[in-house]
Amino acid sequence: MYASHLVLSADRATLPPFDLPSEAMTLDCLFAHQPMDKLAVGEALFWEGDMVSNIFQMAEGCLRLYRILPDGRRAIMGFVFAGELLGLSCQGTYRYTAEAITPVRLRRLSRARLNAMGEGAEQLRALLMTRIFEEMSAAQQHIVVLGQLGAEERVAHFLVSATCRTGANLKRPVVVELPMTRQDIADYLGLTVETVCRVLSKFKRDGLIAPEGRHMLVLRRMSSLQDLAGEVDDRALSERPTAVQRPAVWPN
Amino acid sequence: MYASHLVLSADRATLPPFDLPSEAMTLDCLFAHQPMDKLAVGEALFWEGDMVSNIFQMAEGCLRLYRILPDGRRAIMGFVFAGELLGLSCQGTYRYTAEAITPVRLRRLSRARLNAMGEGAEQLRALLMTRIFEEMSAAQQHIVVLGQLGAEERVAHFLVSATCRTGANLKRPVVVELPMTRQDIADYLGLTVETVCRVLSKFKRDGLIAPEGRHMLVLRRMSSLQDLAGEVDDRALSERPTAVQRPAVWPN
DNA sequence: CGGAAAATTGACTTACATCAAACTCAGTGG
DNA sequence: CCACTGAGTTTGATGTAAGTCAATTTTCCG
Repeated sequence: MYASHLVLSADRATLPPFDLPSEAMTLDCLFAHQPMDKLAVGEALFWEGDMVSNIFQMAEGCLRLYRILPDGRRAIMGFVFAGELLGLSCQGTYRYTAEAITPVRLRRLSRARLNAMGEGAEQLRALLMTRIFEEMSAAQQHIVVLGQLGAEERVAHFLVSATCRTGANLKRPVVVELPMTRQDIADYLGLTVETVCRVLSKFKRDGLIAPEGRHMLVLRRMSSLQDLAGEVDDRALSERPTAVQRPAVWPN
Repeated sequence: MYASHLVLSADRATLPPFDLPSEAMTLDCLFAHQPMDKLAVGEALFWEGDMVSNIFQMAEGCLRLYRILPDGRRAIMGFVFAGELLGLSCQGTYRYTAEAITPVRLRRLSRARLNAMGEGAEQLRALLMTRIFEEMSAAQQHIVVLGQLGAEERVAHFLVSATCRTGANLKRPVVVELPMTRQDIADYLGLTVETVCRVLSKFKRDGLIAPEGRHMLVLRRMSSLQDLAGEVDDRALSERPTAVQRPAVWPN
C-alpha cells in the first residue's frame, strides 16, 4: 500500500528525508476517523456568509468555490480536487459558496477540535500553516493570470495547473480530467464560454491538445502549453504529491 | 496618548471589550523595541525569490509589491500602507518584490524571534492568524475585481478601498492620498495607464472626484463610487483601525 | 529656467464580448 | 432500441471596451 509512497519520497531528494512521511501521516491521521460526508452533484457544502466551523478534506470528487455579484455575475474563485483541504484559510464567515461539481465524498473536522489538537502540536500547526501559505500563493498566482494574461495564456495556464494538481502528470501522453463545465472555466478565468471554446478549438487545431469527450483531454504538447502559460507556480508542481496522499485516503 | 484608542474601543461594541486593547498592545509591543529601518524612494525591501526571514511593520510610507513576468510585464500584487504588516503570509521565499514608493520607515522582526515568542502565546498567534486571513480575503477580493469588473468599476473599487485602508474616511469631504503613479495603479488593476487616466478624467467630468494635484484627490460622491465598485469587502472597512494603531506607532 | 518623467488626450486597432444559430450528447420515456 | 429533450458546447457574424500609438501638456526637481 505504501510502495509508491516510498518510491516518491526517495525521488524527492530536495525534501528532508524524515519530514514528508511523518507529515503525511499526521494530516491523514487527523481525518482518518472523522465521519465521511457525501454531496450530490449541485449540492452545496456551505454558502457564502455561513459561519466557519469546520475544515474539510476531499476524499473524492470536485468542488467549485464561487461568489455571486450583486448584478448576477458569478466569480469562481477556485476548484477543490480530491486530496486537498478546504476551509483552512477562512475566519468568521466563508467568503464563497462551495458546491459539488461531481458526486463528492469528504471528511469533516470541527475547528474547535482542530484548535484543541493544535495547542501543543507544533508540527501539525506548521503543516497546516504550509497549506495556508500555499493557498495564498495560488491566489496570488491567480491574480497575475487574471490581471496580465491574454485568453490563450489563461486557458493554457488553467490546463497546466489542473494537470499538476490532479497529479496525472507523470503519464505520457498526459491526460487531464476537467469535471467542470466550460462556463465554470470561463467564470474562473474571467472570460466568456465562447472564448474558452474558441481557445480550446484553436489548441486542438494546433495539435496542442486532443479532446477525449467533454470532460477529458490529452495534452499532446505540454511544453508548448507551458510556454504559453508562463511559469506556472513551481510550488504547484511540488505540492500535495497525490501519489502519497491518495493511497492513504482510498486504500481500496 | 491613548485617548483616541480608548474612545474607539468603546465604539466597537461588537468586539469583546477586553480583546482589542490587549491585542493592540500585544502587536505594538512586539515591534516597539525593534530597530527602525529606512528605505529611499525606489529602494527594495526585498526581492522576489529572497528567503523569508523577517516580518515588517510599516511605520510610514508606502510600498508596492510586484512580480515581473518573463516578457517584461509587471504585475503589482498589492500596496502596503502605514500601520500594516508585511511578510506574514509567506513561507520559504518571497513571491514578489517589495519596493518603496515614498520614503519608508519600518520595523523588522525576525521570524525566528516571532516563532519563539509565539510558542506559548495563543493570543498573539490568534492575532497574527487574523491578519493572515485578512490578507487572504483581500487577495480573493482582488481576484473578483480582476476577473469580473470593467475598467470604471476597477478604478472605483481601487479608490474606495484605498480610502478605507488609509483611514482618511472619517472626514468630509473625503480626501485620499495616492502616492503611487498611474502606471502602478494600471499594473495593479490589469489596465493600461491611458485607461486609468481616461476613467479618472471621466469621474472628474461626472463630479465623482476632484483631483488635488497628482497624488491627492477628493472623493465628492463616495456613494456613487461605492455603487460602481460593488460591495467593497466589508472587512476592509473594519480592519486595522488606524486610529487605534497609529498613535502607538508614532507617539509624536 | 530647463529637461525629463509622468499624465493626459485623441485617433485608430484589436482582443474579447455579445448575439445568434447549429450541433453534441447524456438522460428519459415510450 | 430509438426518438425526444434540454443542457452544454461549438462556430460564425458583428459590436465594443480597452489597448496601442502618437502628440501634447503638466509636474517635478535639479
